[in-house]
Amino acid sequence: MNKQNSLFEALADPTRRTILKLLRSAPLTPGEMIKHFSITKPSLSHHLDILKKADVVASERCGQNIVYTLNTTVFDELVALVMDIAKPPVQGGSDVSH
Amino acid sequence: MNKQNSLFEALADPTRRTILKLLRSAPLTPGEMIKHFSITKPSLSHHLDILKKADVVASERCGQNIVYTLNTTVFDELVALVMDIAKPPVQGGSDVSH
DNA sequence: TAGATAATTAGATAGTTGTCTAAACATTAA
DNA sequence: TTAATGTTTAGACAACTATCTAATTATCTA
Repeated sequence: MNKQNSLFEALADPTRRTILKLLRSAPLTPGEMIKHFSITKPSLSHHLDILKKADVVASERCGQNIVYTLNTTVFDELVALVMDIAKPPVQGGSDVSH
Repeated sequence: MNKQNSLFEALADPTRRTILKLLRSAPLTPGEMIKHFSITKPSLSHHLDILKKADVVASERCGQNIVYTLNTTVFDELVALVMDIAKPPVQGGSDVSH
């Protein structure tokens, strides 16, 4: 799947957006995150996997725990993508991507 | 569905993002849009319905045609939403929305 | 009023997604 | 090495999504 698509799809789920909001403050382990949700750990793991594949978060094992961190450059990317959709097309240029 | 969700979900599909890019230039009818896709008219109609329900586009009948226009304020909204996810939380404040 | 054109709605279907339970894997500590 | 803890993987399933064909609605024009 192309990058643009995986990013928008990663953002399309409210659980995943909440994960990002949690990670704004500090890196967290799934065990810490799960307290904020009423889903099972495997479900959380699944969402983290999607965020990871979209390059929105990164993970690193730290002993028994796995620490997830927010890839903050993703927001620059997102703003760029939004602007790309929003920007008026160049006169005479055919810049609609299919 | 909440507004935030419907907006992100509207953007999560590449066909719908292309529709928005087409509408940047000028209002269009489904009959004009369909030339840019290899899907059927009912499928396009379905995507337009989703964009409409997310308040991303508006439509108005014009004789035999229905003209779709881009609701440009949606981009301000989107940037605001992205910033909302991106912004560092207020110190001491619990602003994670579930 | 017919017939033609533009678009949507209805209904069906294959593929995808989010969720679960159960099992497996990785690390730490007794 | 065995037990406990933290996390992921595997497999199943209900709900949702994008798509299609066929039928319907709305408008225009001869």
